[in-house]
Amino acid sequence: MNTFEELRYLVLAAQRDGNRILASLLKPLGVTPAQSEVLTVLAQFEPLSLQALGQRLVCENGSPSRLVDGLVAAEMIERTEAADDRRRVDLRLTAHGRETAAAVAGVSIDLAELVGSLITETDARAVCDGLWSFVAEMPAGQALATRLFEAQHS
Amino acid sequence: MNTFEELRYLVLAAQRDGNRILASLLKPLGVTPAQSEVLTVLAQFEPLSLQALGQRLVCENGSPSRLVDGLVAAEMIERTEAADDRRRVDLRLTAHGRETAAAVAGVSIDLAELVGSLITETDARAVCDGLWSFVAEMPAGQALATRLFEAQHS
DNA sequence: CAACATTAGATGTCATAACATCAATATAGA
DNA sequence: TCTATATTGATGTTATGACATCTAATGTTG
Repeated sequence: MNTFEELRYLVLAAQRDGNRILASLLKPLGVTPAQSEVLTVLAQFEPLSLQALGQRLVCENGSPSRLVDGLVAAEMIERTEAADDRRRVDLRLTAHGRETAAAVAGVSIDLAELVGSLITETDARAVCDGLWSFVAEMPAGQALATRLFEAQHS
Repeated sequence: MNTFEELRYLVLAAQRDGNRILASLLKPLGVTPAQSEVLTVLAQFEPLSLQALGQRLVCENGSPSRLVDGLVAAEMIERTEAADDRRRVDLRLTAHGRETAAAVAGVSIDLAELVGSLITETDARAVCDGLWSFVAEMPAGQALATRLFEAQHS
C-alpha cells in the first residue's frame, strides 16, 4: 500500500472515528454532526437561503432541504418564505436553536481539546496544509474556504 | 475557527470530495467505494469470516453483513457456511469478484496519481503521520493498522 | 406580453452508517 | 450432561449522502 493509498484510508478512518466521537458528544443536545454544522453556520451568517447555506456546508452539497427539515421539526430553525421571491426560503435560528448552537460551540471546544491531546498543533497545522492542497478546488473545500473568508470579513 | 476545528472540517471535506471522485471512477465497475474496499481486503486475505473482514475494513464496523449482501447479489463474493461452526460464514471472491478486484486496484492507482498531482509525497507522508497520531487507538485506525501489518507478513 | 430559460427547493431512490436487538450456535464450567 | 454465557451474523430503525427528477416561481428575450 503506497503513501497515497494509505492517505486515502487514513482520511476515511479519521473521519469515521472522529465523527463517532463528535456524535456521542452531541447526542445529549439532540443533534447529529451534520445538524450541528447547520446550526453553527446559521449562528454565524443568518439569515440564509437553502442554497446559500448549502454553499457554506462541508457536510452537504447543493440544497440541504432534508437536513434542515429535521431542525425545523426540532424547532431549532424557522423557515419562512422570502418576501421578494417565493421560490426562496429564509432560514433563521429560533431561540432554542441559538441555545443549542451555543452548546454545540462548547462541544467543539471539547472535541478540539481531545484532538489536541493526541496530536500537536504543529502537526495539526501540517495536516491542514496538506489537506488544503487536496481540497482547495473541490466543492467541500470551497465551502470551507467561503466560511473561513466570510468569518474574517464580518 | 482554530486549527483543530479547521482540521475536523478539512478531514470531512477531503473524505467527501475524495469519496465522490473514487465513486465516479468505480461506477463503471459497478461497485461503490465501500464495496471496493471489501473486494480489496478479500483479494488479499481470503477466506475470511464476516467478523474477520469487519476487523480489516476501515469503512465499516462490526459485522458488515449488508455490505457483503450487495456483493453476493452481484455474484462477486461467495458466502458459504463454515464447515466447523454453523454460526460463521466463509467469504471468498468469485472469478467475477477477482476480476473486479483487479480493476479496482487499477482505479486505486488512478486515484493515487490524481492525488499525487495535487499534493507532494512528502506532504502526503506528513498528513499520514499526523492522522496516525489521531486514529492509532481507534477502531478504524486499528483496522487499517491490522491490514498494513498483515500485508507485510504474508 | 408571451414563450422560453433558469433558479430554488422538494422528493424519489439506493447505499451506506451507526446503534440496538434478536436468533442460532458454540463454549465453558459446575 | 446440562445450563449459563459468549459469539456470529441477520435485521430493525433512523439519519444521512449522492444523484436524478420534478414542480413552482422568477428572469430574460423577442
